[in-house]
Amino acid sequence: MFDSSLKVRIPPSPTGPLHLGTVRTALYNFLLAKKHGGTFVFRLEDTDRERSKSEYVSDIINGFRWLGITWDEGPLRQSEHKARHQMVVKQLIGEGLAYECFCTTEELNEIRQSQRAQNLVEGYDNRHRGLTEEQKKNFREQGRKPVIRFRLPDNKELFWDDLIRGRMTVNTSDLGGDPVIAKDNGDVLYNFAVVVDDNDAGINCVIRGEDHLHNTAKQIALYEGLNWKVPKFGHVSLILTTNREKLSKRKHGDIAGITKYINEGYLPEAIVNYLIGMSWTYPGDDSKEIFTIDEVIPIFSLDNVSKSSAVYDLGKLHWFCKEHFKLTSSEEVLKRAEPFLEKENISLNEYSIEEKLKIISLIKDGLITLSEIPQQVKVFCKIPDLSNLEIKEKECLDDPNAKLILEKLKDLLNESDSLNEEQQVKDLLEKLSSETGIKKGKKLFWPVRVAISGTVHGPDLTSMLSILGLGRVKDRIERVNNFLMNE
RNA sequence: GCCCCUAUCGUCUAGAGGCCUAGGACACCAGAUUUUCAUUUUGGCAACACGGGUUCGAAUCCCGUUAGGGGUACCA
Repeated sequence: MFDSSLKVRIPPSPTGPLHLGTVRTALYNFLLAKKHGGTFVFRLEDTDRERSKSEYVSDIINGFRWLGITWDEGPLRQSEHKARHQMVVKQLIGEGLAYECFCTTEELNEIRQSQRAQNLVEGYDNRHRGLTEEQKKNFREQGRKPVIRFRLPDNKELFWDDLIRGRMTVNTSDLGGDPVIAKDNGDVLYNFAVVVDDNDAGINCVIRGEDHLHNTAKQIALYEGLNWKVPKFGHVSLILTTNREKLSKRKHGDIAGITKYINEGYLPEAIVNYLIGMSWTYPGDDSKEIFTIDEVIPIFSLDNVSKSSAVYDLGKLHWFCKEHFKLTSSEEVLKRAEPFLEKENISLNEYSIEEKLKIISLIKDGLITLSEIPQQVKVFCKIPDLSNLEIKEKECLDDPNAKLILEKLKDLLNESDSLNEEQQVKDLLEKLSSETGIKKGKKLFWPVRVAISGTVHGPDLTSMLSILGLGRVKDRIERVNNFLMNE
């Protein structure tokens, strides 16, 4: 179906931050291009001068970069093709395929209202299609400035074989009248600009969201009018929220944009995995769920992209996050955690690199985001604040046995000369159990845990103590004993 | 209103007429492991929207209904 002449594109408009839906569409385009050795073009759809902002441009570029989505051409800017757009508009007018329309907003509204009242398709009634020079002159004298409309063929079935949904048909009469291609100030509009730009860039395959289904019909009419080769089209379903609406920044806030995920330290691999797998299924009987983008490239196909919309499930994304943390080496996690540790003012620099990696491997497997790491490794470099414990932890230390356990532990520590080996820690805890007469279990270990870390939750106690080492453990136990004595 | 798209567990999906007493994953529930949380592990709950056809046979094909979504701009 495709070969290396395949040329696809992603054209986000910088009127908002990078959206998850755009990312998924970009991913499918990227995958398709890579699979067939084709070309992936990145273009900024910045024709709307008022809404386009440079901060969004960098947000989009940074987002793609973070996700590992790269392009072969671009970024192209639609706004830079202005002269070309004007040329094509002129050509269309010259050929009688486009014309000036002088309708005011009020007139347009009236048309729509009456159409609606008659249960007709709402839109423009093409009333200025055949304006005489005289009429145009009159409108101009009234101070009206015309928009340019594209003359749609009357009552024509437009069709295409959608790469994802099969044969599609839309009648031109359901398109809401001749579409405006240039505003009264001369700026061209999306449906027109996109056709010119895609054509000029040699785009031969357009994969985009299903919210473009009607635009595709209009664009095909334009391609045909201009006598240009119509690209192949494929329409991906939309991403919905739990209440089954199109996921949008406006309504659903941060979760729709990529920034939140960057800032919170999500692994881009997990986001990519989730988004690809959201409406594409790994072929074969193994029903593989966890994969990398590189693994997907050779086997990607639009054939197993789902036609129905999918609900965005943060819980499932989190599962992907955990799985990808398991796949990521401790070295890599440590490297990526650096900025997050710095931000929380947590430093593990008192530890050797081996010890640091051991710390990471201890906490790595349950992780969802990098931003959870500071909290989890805090125990290794910060002495717990005993005067500010949670209720459960406080009760734990107030237990009469706690005093006994911690006193005994202090004695045993004084007799030890090292805790660096896990076996030494095990022996120590064994002794603590036999000498206090308290069985190994919560009763015995929770007070120790709270004394060391200030919380009953955390990494494996044996590993934790061996990494902390004799000096730190001794110091902390002593502090607790003093604290309990003064209470 | 009109046009278009979609329809399998709560969610993401497998399923292209008999392999389906419908498979997997997330979530949830219960058990085991672990000194805690997490991890790991065993098991459980749970779906073909409805109604008509076609067929020996339908989750799968056709029609209708219903439901959900999208579009309907001098936004993209």
